[in-house]
Amino acid sequence: MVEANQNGTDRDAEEAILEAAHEVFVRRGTAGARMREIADAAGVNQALLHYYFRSKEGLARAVFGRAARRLMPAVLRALGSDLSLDEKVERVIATEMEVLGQHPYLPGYILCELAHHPERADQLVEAALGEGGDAAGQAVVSLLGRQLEEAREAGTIAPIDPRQFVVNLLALAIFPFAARPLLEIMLGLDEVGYGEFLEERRQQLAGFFLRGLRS
Amino acid sequence: MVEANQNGTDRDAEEAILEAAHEVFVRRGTAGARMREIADAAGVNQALLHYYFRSKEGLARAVFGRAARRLMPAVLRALGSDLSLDEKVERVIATEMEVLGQHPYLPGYILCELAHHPERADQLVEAALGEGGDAAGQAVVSLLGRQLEEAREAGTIAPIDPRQFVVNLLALAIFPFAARPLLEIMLGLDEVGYGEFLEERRQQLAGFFLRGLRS
DNA sequence: GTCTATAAAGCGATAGAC
DNA sequence: GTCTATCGCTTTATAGAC
Repeated sequence: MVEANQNGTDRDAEEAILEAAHEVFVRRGTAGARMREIADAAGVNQALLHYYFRSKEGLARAVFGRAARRLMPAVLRALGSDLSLDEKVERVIATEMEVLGQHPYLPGYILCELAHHPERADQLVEAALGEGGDAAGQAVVSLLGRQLEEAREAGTIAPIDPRQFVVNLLALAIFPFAARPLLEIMLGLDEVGYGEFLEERRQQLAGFFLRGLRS
Repeated sequence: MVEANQNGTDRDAEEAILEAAHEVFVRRGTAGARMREIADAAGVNQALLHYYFRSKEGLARAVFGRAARRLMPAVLRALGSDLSLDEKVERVIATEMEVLGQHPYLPGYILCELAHHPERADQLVEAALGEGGDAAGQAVVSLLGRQLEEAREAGTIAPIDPRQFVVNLLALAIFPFAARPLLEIMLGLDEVGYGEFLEERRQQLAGFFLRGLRS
């Protein structure tokens, strides 16, 4: 069953609810979100939310899983690919910047949700394992460990723990999005200025990171 | 008026409420926290929370301001000090790691709170301005800009925007705490293992960052 | 599948005694 | 300052018509 929404596109109610719920959960936080507001945003009745997702918790799980599948696989695939180290760094940063440019509030949402609901951890793992079927976090770490060890033996980089490598890379790419409200204040930037800041960053970040690796 | 709490120490009720509220707000998120749970944790009646802070919003503001004053001034003072670049980097990282080691959940709390309540921004600025009376974010950025320009002219570092410098530094130091739940899963670490990971990081981070600056 | 109407519980907040 | 008791509203969730 479909309905026409305000964009003139047709989509079924379940998907409309998921989109609306995502928007409201991100803006208010899961605990602060109201089923009523979600129903209004989706253009359906409140009872329909329970028909499809049974409870607020069920809806929250569905939205979180959707967000995790949108963020995790792309990064893990880039990290686990068979590119050279330099290419991999550039690829991961480019991928992150592209995904996060389209969904800038995703990291903040996932971090907040995970902080207050540690039980969502399994959904993250699930999202990471799906898609290509390979590439969990630890597999990626051991692959990277071999790559970093080879490069170190070749004398092109300083020794580094692959886990530190991953966290450095994710930190530099994700933090500017997760901490955007804080950083806008500290740097005295408005929305436009911060956009320019991110664009400058996109061009310079790989260089900074690769220099950090050198011996 | 004082009361004996379970530690045998005396403290007045207002401070007991603040501590309990902080603990509950951090664990549940502000919207998810219940006044009842805070009162119980503080060992006082629910009505007393309203006597001292008038409303849940008032209590939330008080707790946020307290957290901001605990996190911001130390970092800004280190960033704005008159140390050399290398010393400054080491100092900021050491300061961050020390403060965050004692309050590991502070970054996550402040980021979540700020994401859902942009109006708290003023309190952050206030917290940053207080203490020594100097050193707001933008003042620090322009000071750093001069330092980085000098170093670049001396040929010791590559050119870099001071704002990128600050965000890189904060990202590398803060992200491992703010994203701890996510990273524990990705790296397959438990609480102890992550503690060791952070200790390793404390020793290596300044080196990585300083290499990234080099030309 | 989608709606209206309403139940049942929980919430922040206040009144008033001590 | 601190308590007990309770108000009034909001919230999630369900029942039942269509």
